[in-house]
Amino acid sequence: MPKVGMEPLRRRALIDATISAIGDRGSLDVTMSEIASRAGVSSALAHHYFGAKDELLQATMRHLLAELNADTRQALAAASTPRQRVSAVIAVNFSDKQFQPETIAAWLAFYVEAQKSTALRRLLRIYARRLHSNLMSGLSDLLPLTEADSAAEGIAALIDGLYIRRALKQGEPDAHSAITLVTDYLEMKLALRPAAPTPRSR
Amino acid sequence: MPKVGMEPLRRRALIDATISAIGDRGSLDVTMSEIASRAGVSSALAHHYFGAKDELLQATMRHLLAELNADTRQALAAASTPRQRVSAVIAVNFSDKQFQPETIAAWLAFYVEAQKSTALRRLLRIYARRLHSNLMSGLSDLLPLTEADSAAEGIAALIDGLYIRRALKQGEPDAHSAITLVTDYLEMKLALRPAAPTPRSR
DNA sequence: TATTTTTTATTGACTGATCAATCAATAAAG
DNA sequence: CTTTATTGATTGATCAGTCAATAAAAAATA
Repeated sequence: MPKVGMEPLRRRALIDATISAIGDRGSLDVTMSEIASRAGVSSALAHHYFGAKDELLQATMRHLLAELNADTRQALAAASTPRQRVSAVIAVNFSDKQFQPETIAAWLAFYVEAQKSTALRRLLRIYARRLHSNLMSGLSDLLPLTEADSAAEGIAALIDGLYIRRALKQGEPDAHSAITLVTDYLEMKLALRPAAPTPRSR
Repeated sequence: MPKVGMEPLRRRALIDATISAIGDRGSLDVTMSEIASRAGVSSALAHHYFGAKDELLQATMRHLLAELNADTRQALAAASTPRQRVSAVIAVNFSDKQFQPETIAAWLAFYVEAQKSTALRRLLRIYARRLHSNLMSGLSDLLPLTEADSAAEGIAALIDGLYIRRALKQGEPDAHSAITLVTDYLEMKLALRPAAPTPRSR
């Protein structure tokens, strides 16, 4: 039973502190000292574990991405029909855990930073691809490929748009109306073509 | 015939330089010197005319907002049916003038900065309100109020979402497919209820 | 018109603050 | 006695904002 060292604990604490700092400030303009002090350590220690600020930021985003991914997988596992799969993916993005001012602010800030940083841009592209493919995992059984693809595109745009719009408002996020709006879009897409997808696969 | 002073010329040049600098860097992390040198003047002069960096940033955003507004009014004036009004509003947001990497990056950056700055947040709220009301100017003649409202909400979210997603891609913006996606949404909304709006007004 | 005076335009040099990053020193495990 | 954990102090760079000085235009005065 090896006692773990401090490293993983500190890394995690620093990442959490980064999210909360970004959430408060609303931007990536947070100092290493601010982050470190939230994590209860010195800024020198933050540098010790992450080397440079960039890397801490990247690690934080990777963490966000990983959590979203884990939540999504879990939700997908619980869905039994294609239609449920689509709803599950949508629901995860507006779940209490994800659709929080802090997290939303962090995502938004990363979007902007991605313009400068190739590493962050790469990560965001991964997110976009994953979201698309997760949506397709249900949609491709409900619509012909081309239409499934455009539906996925629309849903993804709606999600991102609702995130950014949310960032402007104050008070608690209204996940319910967001889900309604996206689901409404989905249902219209499905209603227009109640027919089966391309030639029966399987 | 009074010769104009330098002030309006310089202000305009500095605002243009700000947009282009933000577009290049992809964020509001641009120095006054960078902006000033793009405008061909010293940073001291930029401070002379704008006082502080904040004010230059606000002025720049006000400029962007004003241009979008002017374009929208013009487009609305040329539309003769409610349906055309809605399309016009959508089209403006993806016009060559608006849907440009530089401008898109600037909007995105302002969204983030708005988390910190009350003044910028106020301006973005104005933008959101205007967009909604411009959309409603056509929609309210095509759908019952509640549905018109939710359609406007959806269209606005789609536009913002497509902007943010666009920022991730490289190369020329694909305005055409963006317009198609939004129009498709609009048409579905209209198709579902081809009936007239609430009691005939007028 | 020629001249002085005032206002406008413009800058280089400077200041003070902020911060990321480094490092040498110390303590505590293993 | 070697590796891991941790920090205070420091360095060097970057910037926003200021200021005093200069030049050029405009206005006022002679």
